[in-house]
Amino acid sequence: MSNLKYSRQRESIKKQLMQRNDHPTADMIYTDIRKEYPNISLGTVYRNLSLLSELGEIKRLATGDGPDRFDADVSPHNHFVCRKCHAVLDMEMDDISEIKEQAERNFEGLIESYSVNFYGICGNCRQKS
Amino acid sequence: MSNLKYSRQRESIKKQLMQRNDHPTADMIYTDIRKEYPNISLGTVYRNLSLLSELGEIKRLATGDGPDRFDADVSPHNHFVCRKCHAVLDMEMDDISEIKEQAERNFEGLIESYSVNFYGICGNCRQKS
DNA sequence: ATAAATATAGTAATTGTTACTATTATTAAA
DNA sequence: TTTAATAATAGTAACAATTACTATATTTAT
Repeated sequence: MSNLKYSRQRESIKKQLMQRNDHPTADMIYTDIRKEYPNISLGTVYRNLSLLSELGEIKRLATGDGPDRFDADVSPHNHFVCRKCHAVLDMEMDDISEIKEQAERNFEGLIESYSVNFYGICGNCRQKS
Repeated sequence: MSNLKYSRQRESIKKQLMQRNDHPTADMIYTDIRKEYPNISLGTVYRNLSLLSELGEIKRLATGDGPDRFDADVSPHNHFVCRKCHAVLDMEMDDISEIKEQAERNFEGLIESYSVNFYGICGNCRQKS
């Protein structure tokens, strides 16, 4: 029994997140979604983003560079954060999940997940300089 | 020419950080350092932690679980974050720096650094439950 | 339709952090 | 060893990201 009720705001938040690949912040989503729902509250955006990520329908990304980002792609992949334009990009690379097994070898705790972030200057910013 | 002047507060912050291995937050350092410098300001702690990490003398850790942590061990290693007690632990594992080369292969930007965090339940919390 | 429960908008509060400012400490040079 | 220049400090205010509160509105099972 999931005491969860439908809301068009939540649906719209998830839909928008699925349509973009720039890993937006809560505020970016808020700004954009106001075109469809001019009265939506920023709190509603935050609440639903938290809810959706607890449900596993989206991923929350802590980049260490500004506010949290969100990603509708929940398949395992890694990110790059540009310290110049603060863009968050998907990294194209092979599976590295063996680092988890590596880590588990000498560890008495339970590893549930891991995150890998790369930092530097993105291709765009690199050209401009 | 480094327009940088000595300060006993900064020295004490670094010294304390070197003595502990719990990757404290700015506030944890502030609380503890007030025993030696009762008038030190939280802003001074934040300012010096930022300065020291810009100088590369310490590392700032963004765990995605509460406030930033700091680490006097600047050698390459990875961390575990317990979602129960919020402890941040050093992971004992072999060098995984080849994930950086992996990432560079299909990437036109410049990768300067990366961070790997593992999440779950630490050994202590695991026992208790 | 009704009732129970969840979600919302709007706002206030909280947390982590940075900015400001007048005073103090450090440092290099006279 | 004073002086003068500059950086650092304490204390406080401001800020940004996020969460909590509350009265109203929506959803949903009956």
